[in-house]
Amino acid sequence: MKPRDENKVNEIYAATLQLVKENGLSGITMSMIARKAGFATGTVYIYFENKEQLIVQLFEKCFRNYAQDYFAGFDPSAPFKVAFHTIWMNMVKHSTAKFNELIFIEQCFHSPFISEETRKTSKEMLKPWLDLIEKGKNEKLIKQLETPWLMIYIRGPVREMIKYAEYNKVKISKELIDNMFEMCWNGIRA
Amino acid sequence: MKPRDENKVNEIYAATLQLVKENGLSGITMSMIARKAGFATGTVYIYFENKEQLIVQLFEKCFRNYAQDYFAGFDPSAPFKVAFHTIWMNMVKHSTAKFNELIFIEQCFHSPFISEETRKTSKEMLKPWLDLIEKGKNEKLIKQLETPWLMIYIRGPVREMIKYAEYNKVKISKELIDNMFEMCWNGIRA
Amino acid sequence: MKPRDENKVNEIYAATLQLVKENGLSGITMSMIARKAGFATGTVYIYFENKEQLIVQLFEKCFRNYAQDYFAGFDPSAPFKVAFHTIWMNMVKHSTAKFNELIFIEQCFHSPFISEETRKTSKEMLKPWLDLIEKGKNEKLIKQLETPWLMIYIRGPVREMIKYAEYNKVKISKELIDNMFEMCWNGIRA
Amino acid sequence: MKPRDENKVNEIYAATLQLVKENGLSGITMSMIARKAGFATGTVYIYFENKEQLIVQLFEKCFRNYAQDYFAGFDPSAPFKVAFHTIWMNMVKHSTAKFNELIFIEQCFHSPFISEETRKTSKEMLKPWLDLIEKGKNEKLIKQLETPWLMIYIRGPVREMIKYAEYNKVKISKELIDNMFEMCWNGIRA
DNA sequence: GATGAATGAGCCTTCATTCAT
DNA sequence: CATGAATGAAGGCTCATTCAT
Repeated sequence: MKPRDENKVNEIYAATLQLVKENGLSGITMSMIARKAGFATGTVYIYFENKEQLIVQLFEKCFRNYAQDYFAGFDPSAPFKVAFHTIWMNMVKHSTAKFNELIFIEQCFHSPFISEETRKTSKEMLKPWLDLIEKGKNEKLIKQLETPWLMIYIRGPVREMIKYAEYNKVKISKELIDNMFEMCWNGIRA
Repeated sequence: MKPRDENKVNEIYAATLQLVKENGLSGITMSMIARKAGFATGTVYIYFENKEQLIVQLFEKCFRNYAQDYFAGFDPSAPFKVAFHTIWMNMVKHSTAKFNELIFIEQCFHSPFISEETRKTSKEMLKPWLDLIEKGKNEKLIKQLETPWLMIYIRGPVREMIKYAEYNKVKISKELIDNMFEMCWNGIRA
Repeated sequence: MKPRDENKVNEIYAATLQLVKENGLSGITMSMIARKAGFATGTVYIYFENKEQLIVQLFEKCFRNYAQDYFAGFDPSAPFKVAFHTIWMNMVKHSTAKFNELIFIEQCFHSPFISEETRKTSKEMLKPWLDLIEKGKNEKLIKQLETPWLMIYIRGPVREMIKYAEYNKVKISKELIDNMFEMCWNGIRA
Repeated sequence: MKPRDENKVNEIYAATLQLVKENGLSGITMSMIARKAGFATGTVYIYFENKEQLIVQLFEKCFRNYAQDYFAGFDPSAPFKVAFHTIWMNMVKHSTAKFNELIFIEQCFHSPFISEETRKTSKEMLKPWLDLIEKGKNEKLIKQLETPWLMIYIRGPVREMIKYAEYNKVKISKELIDNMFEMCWNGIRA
């Protein structure tokens, strides 16, 4: 007997992400996904109940990756700027390495697939990042602004930088990253 | 496909934008658009050749609005920071007032509807903004970074701020805007 | 504007009945139905929400026809044997004229389409027939057996006769009908 | 397709009959059959070439059972009424004990699975029953009607009685059977 | 022009059948 | 043999588009 090849799930995910980046959520079909992943349409239905489930589960996986990557090597007890730098760099790395996922998540947020609830629980995964910002505020190292606005202020430039680089096929240099980090820091510092 | 009754065209546009915000590009149909706009499916085809044309033309219109709004009251000969502030405020106003269009443009960028060419010509509309940044660099008022990165650095936080406010149904206070502007400025100042 | 052609519903019904007689419920597809009725597949979906609804609604219509035809010209106050003969003849006429419907109903009874409830309410339509039998029992004209068994005893031969005639392409003569009626009557008479 | 393990074949048959009774021919799939029979889908294909063969062979088996059961203990040389009673009782017993098969045969008659030929050869198995009726006619004990109509007249009430009992979960009493037999006899007697 | 019924290509999904294990 | 994952043709259904009114 041929056992259920759990690797196929990942191949389906990869195909989906690639296609969504290229064509948007509105431009993909189950047969496109199957073809890109290298098997028959019906096979996808062995691993996913239907298209919606595939999208939802991939969304959740992407969001988990996202939260996880953000906090790689993150030490909440480190000095604020060090910890902040760690997460900022993780953002850049994650967004670059998993650009497909970034785009996929963005497209999903305006789709009929993702429920309000999924959206909310997803955001809760970023709690440590929120906590860190609050710590920075408490230590008077950064502006006394409501935390979400500070988080947003950071995410915005990073996300746009990666998008620009991807769309225009530009490399992001070490120098640019340093510059960008400095700009972000100058923006929020007290 | 006779865009005579400019009024009807706008109703179709409005319905489309609303629906895309709610359901994403993947969640809209021509009949949904027609129903929301208040007439029969066939009527849409009097004003637009097909779905793609509707999307493309709306995209172009949105981008024109975008560029236009950015430069409302903009005086290139004004002192840099004044001009910069004008445009920054225009970004905020435009994104807030026409949030639907922001989302629509974003969704279109990853859709089969918008050609590479359309994307590029669209961006050219923002030339004055680019020129302004370069002027700021020449005057040594802001960082000597390649212009696109500076533009991006500004757009990012603004866009994210508006999205956050919309999704979380939060009002953006005058004070927040001032704070955000200051942060953006601190980020890019020389 | 082309108004919804309610006649199409009947054409769809007719096509379905014909196809079910020929191939059974398991042998029909929506496109077969559409083709036989003479229009495109999608058209069927203008008149029926889905396949199940089509089947269910046709079932209900057939059962209404059935009940109605049974009681054509039926006078409950007529002498028992006269009234009994009226209904018996109606059974024969209905089953012959609407053989398709007879088969369709039979197939539906063992299908996933018809709910237990529909089955039950359908049967209630035959109340007058039940009442008549009871009247006959009260008047001691027929056997003192529980009513359902008497009803069944009558329906059985009629149904089988019609089926046999249809399947073997045999005409049912006036004489045969008289003979059959007499046999049925002799069976139940007191 | 090696009907070696006759036991497994019977389990497949039993599962199929049960499912067809519950869902009709249109409501069964090969995997449903396999699951109900307690093994994997592929296993069914070891014993049957394909779905059609499974249905056809089961049909033939059911029809053989049917004919066989009808003539259990039947002595053609016995007095007519005795022999007639034997077969009539066999009908009742068979239909009750193998109600699944009755329904299955009925559904098959209107399916794409059973060929015209299979239908005909099946009927020939009932020859002794036909002969008996003719004997009764020759002996002037029953009505001088064409034999098929007499056969039908008998089968009809029996079949309907069993169906009614099954669908309404009613027990058939010894008394009812006697009554029914008497009615059938009174119907056909000369 | 406006309407919405009609069309049929194409998408999602199922399921009979095959095949690697 | 037995298994159930894999296959892909075919069915149910949708929806962009057309067309009769």
